[in-house]
Amino acid sequence: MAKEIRTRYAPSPTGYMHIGNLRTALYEYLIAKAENGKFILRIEDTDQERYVEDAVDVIYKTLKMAGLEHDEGPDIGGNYGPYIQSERKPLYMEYAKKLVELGGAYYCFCTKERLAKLKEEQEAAGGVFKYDRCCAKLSKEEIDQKLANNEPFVVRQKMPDTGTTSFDDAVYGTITVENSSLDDQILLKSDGLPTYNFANVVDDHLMEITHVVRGNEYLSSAPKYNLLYEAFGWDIPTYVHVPLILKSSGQKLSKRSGDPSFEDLVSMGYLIDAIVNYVVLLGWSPGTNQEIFTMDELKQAFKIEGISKSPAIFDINKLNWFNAEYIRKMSLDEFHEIAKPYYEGAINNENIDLKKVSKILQPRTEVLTSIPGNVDFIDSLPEYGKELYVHKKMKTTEENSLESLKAALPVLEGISDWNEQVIHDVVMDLVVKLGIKNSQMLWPIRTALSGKAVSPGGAMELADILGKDEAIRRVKVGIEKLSV
RNA sequence: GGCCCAUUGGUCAAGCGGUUAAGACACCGCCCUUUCACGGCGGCUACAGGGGUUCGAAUCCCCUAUGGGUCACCA
Repeated sequence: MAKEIRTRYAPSPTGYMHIGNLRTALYEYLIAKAENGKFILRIEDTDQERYVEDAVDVIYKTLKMAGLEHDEGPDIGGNYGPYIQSERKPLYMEYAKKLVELGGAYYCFCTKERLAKLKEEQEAAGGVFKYDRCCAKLSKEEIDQKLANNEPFVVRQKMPDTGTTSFDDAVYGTITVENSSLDDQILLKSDGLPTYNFANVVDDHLMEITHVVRGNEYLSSAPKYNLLYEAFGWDIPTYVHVPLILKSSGQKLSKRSGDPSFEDLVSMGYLIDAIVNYVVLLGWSPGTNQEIFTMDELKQAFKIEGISKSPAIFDINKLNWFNAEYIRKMSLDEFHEIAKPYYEGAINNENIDLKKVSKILQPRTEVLTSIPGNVDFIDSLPEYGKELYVHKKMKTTEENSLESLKAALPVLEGISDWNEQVIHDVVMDLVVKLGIKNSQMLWPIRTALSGKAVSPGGAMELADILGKDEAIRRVKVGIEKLSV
């Protein structure tokens, strides 16, 4: 039997979830779930300076919102805990020491000042910083002496001087680098906490992670990981590097430059399912023409081979389309539920049947936040000019619009059972009687009722929603305007 | 700058040596229609450039260009 697939989402607690993070988590989740494997949450909080209070809760919340429920994690436990790196501190020290014994690393007592000076010198000479291995030359006695004196130290990875290192990536293939280009990077910081590079390797191994999914920005540091795994004699997981998500200018998406996070998109009126569906397709293709996927369908369809190598640009237009698709797929009741909050403050008239409003809005709504602006005319008739009545294609002029409204007024007033069907029948009868085009009657009424050039729904629908008294009042307003 | 990666229409993308180079979004037009939407039909644009390899290259190799990533006691 094949080994159980275990993937992990390992965010650092910065307080929000980027779109890229969301996608990484999604891919990790899908890779695991496609094979009935486990999806693990691990918090990478080794950078104490960056730590943001409550950020961990945000992670739990967003993961849950997105439907990516983890099987193991700080909040729910598991057999491979603790799942918060700061709580694993002793472990890293232990493995760092072990690595030193194995010859894959060494203690370094260089001060930050010395390093800064070294860096300055090297850069002045036109090069890039590379540790000069000063401490690699220390004798066993010197090291023991310094350790005994409690001198602060870091542990650095010992890179081979010559040759090359290769690693295999599930999407990028085999990648080879010159060992001489590798720096003796720090694995354990002087505060005793590991760097990302070290913590990852140790934790992924200890937690028996089988597939490491991460952004393409780590591609060039992957060889260092392999060297670490090899030094420990551990099995190397499958690497899955995913292409970056960029904004339309071609830059990396970032919170700092105002690009929306997952939660921002939700508050901007996008549905979670639509966001997830859109994001999964940024950098991955099922190989078929299917675009709308449920999470279950994704679990079936997702294949690592479908992941693209080139970066994808986040296109809000396409997200809008997905959102509209998801809205249209809903039942009227479902749509009404999510639309309700957007009516608050926008429609204060309690006589309005909001369900009817939802009905005309559902096929026309792309983003929920556009709702208030589309229903603003319901509470109060906007100020408008009579030129709105003139519409070439509808064959309406100010004159015939006035006639239509005048003719419609008594007919509408005569309706006792005010509902869409009756209004429709009565008005259409009138149209036939007058021998004019439908549009010559309906356009003026719609205009009078909405006071806008564009409205959701037409004359009958609006008349029904507004109610008899208000509809008639607005028709009268129209007549007055056109009579001037 | 060194190293690594990428490059099919405005965007997402299929394509794995022989295709009229899919599909979707956006855009444009037409139809439906009481506006706008929805829906239907159609159009528009693409293999970065140059060399090879091959009977044949979007597909394989090399070079160039462009874009991106990475070079921290950040992740």
